[in-house]
Amino acid sequence: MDQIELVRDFNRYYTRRLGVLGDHYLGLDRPWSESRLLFEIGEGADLRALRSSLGLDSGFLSRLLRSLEGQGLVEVRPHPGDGRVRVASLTPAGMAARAELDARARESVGSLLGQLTPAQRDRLVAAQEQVRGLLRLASVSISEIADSSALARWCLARYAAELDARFVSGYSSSALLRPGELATTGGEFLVAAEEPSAAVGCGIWQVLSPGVAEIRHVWIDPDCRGFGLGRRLLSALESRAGAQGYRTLRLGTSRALPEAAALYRSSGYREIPPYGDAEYNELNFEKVLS
Amino acid sequence: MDQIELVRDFNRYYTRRLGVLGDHYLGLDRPWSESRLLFEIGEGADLRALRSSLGLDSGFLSRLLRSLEGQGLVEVRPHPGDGRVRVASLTPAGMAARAELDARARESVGSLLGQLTPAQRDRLVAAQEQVRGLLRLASVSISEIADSSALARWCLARYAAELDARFVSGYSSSALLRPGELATTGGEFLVAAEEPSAAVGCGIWQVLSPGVAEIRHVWIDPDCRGFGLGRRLLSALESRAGAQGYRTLRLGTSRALPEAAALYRSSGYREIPPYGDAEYNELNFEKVLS
DNA sequence: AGAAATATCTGACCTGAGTCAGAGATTATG
DNA sequence: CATAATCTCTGACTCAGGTCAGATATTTCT
Repeated sequence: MDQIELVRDFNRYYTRRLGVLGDHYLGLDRPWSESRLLFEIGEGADLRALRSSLGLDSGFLSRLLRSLEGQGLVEVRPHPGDGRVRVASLTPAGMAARAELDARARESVGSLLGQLTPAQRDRLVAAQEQVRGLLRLASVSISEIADSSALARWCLARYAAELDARFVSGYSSSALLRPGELATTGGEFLVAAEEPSAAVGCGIWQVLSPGVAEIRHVWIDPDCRGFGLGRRLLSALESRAGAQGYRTLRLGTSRALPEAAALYRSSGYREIPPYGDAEYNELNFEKVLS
Repeated sequence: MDQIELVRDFNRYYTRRLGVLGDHYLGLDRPWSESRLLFEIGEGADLRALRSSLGLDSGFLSRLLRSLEGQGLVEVRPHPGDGRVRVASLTPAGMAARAELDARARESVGSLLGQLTPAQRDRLVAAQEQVRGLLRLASVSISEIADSSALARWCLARYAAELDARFVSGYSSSALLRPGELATTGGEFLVAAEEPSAAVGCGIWQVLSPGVAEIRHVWIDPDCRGFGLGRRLLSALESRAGAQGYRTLRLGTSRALPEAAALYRSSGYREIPPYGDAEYNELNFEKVLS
C-alpha cells in the first residue's frame, strides 16, 4: 500500500472512531448544531463573531438562538456600544448544560484511555501531536497581507508577547512595525496560514536603503515549530524581496533566541556589525542573494 | 492540558481536517450516501450484506439503489441461489464513476503529502500507524464465541495462513480445532475484537484431562502486535480456564515462533517434555495457576 | 402442505441543517 | 442630512438522510 492509501486508510479508520471518540456525543438530547453553538458562545459572544467562526447563515443562527432561548439556556441582549449587534451569553442553566456535555465527552475519551497503560497513553498523545503537526505543516501556505489587517496585528501581538516573555527585561510593543508602515517604507508582510484566517507564522521584509532590505518579525506559532516552517517562511521573504531588486538582506535578533540565530546561520547569513540602532538587535546578520 | 483534553483536541482538529482530507469529497455531484454505496458494492454484493455493513434501513437502501440504477451505474439482479436475495453490481459506467471518485480522493491527499519532504511523509505515516494501533488496542474487548461461528473460523483461517507462511514445511489446516469440537471436549473460544464483528485476535482453552487444560490457537492480527494484546488474551484464557477448575495449563508451540515462546516464558510458563503428539509442538510449556 | 421466517420494495412521514429573499433597526459616510 | 452599509430577524423553501408500517415474494421449518 502506498503512502496515499495509508493516509486515506487512517482517515477512514479515524472517521469511524470519531463516532465514539469525537464531540459527536454532543447531540444526545439536543441537535448537534445547538450543542456546538452552546460551546462556541462560551463566556458571551456577539452574533457577528459566532456567525463567522461557525460559518453559519444569519437566519439559521438566529433560529438556533431562538430555540436555545426557548430552552432557557441562552440570553441574547443588544450590544452596549452598537445597537445593530446583539450579544449572546449563557444563562446558569446553559452553563450547566454545557458542563454536562463536556463531562460526558471527557468521560468517553477517559474510559478509552483507561484501557491503555500510562506509557501507551503517552505514546498515543505524542503520536497524535506528530500527526497534527505534520498535517498543519502540509496545509500551510504563505501569502501577503496588509500590515494593518487584523490578522497581521494578531500575529505581531503574539510575536511581541512571546519576546516579552523570553527577554529578561521584556519587550516593548512600541518596537513593532506600525500599521501602514510598509506602504510608506516599502516591503511586504507575509503570513503563513493553514486556513485563510488562522495564522501560524509571519514575517516581513522592509526596505532599508536602495538594494538593501531588512527582515523582521519572523515568528512561528510554538505549536508548529520543528517542522521547517521557519525556513520556508524565511526563504519566501528572501525570494520576494529579491524579486523586487533587494538583493542584500539584513536582520537582527537577540541572544535570547538561539534557535533564530541558528536558523539564520544555517540559511547562509553571516554575522555583521550592527547596521541600525534597534534596541533588541544584539546579533546582526547579512546575506547577499546570488 | 491533561491527556484527555489533548486527545479531544486532536479529535477536533482531525474532524475539521477530514472535511478536506477524508472521503468527504465523495459527495461532489452525487449525494454522499450514494457514493459510499458505490464503493461498498465493489465487485458485487448482495443487499443483505450491504445493509449490514453500511448499517442502512432496507427501505433507504432500496431507494438508493433505485437512484443509482436510474443513473445507469448499478444493476440489481436476483440471487441465483436464493430468490429472496438480490445482488447489486456495478455497470461499466458505475466502475468508471467509482474510479473517478477514487482518483479525486487520491489526488487531494496526494497534493497534501506533496507539501512535505519524504522524511516528513514517513513520519506522518508512522505516527498515524501508532495512533491507529493504540486506539485499536484501547477499544479491544475479549469475549467468548462458539467455535463454529463464522468469526471463529475466520480467525482460525488467518492463524493457519500465517503458520503456513512461517513454517518451513507449511501448516496443515487439518491440525485446526474442528467446528463444534469444544462443545464435546470442553473449553472455550475467545475472540479479541474492536467491534463485535471485526476480530483482531483469538485463542482457545480446551480440556485435556481432569484439572488440566490446553491453550491453543493463540493468534493476534499482525497489525495489532507489540501492544500487549497477546498477554491480555493469554491471561483471559487462563482466568476463564481457572474459573472452571482447570488449574494446570499446557501449551505447545514451534521454534519458528520465537515471540510466542517469549510471551509464554515471561508469563510464568516453564518448559516441559512433550505432553501430546501434536505435530507442530516442538516446544511444550506448563503453568500451574496459584 | 401450511406456517413461520427472511428479504426486499413501496409509500407516507419526519427531522436536521441549511439557503434565500426581503424587512426593519441602527450606524457610518459623503 | 440623506444615503449607504451593517446586522439581525422572519418566513418560505429545499434537500439529504433517514424511520416506519405494511405488502409481496420466496424459502425454511414442522
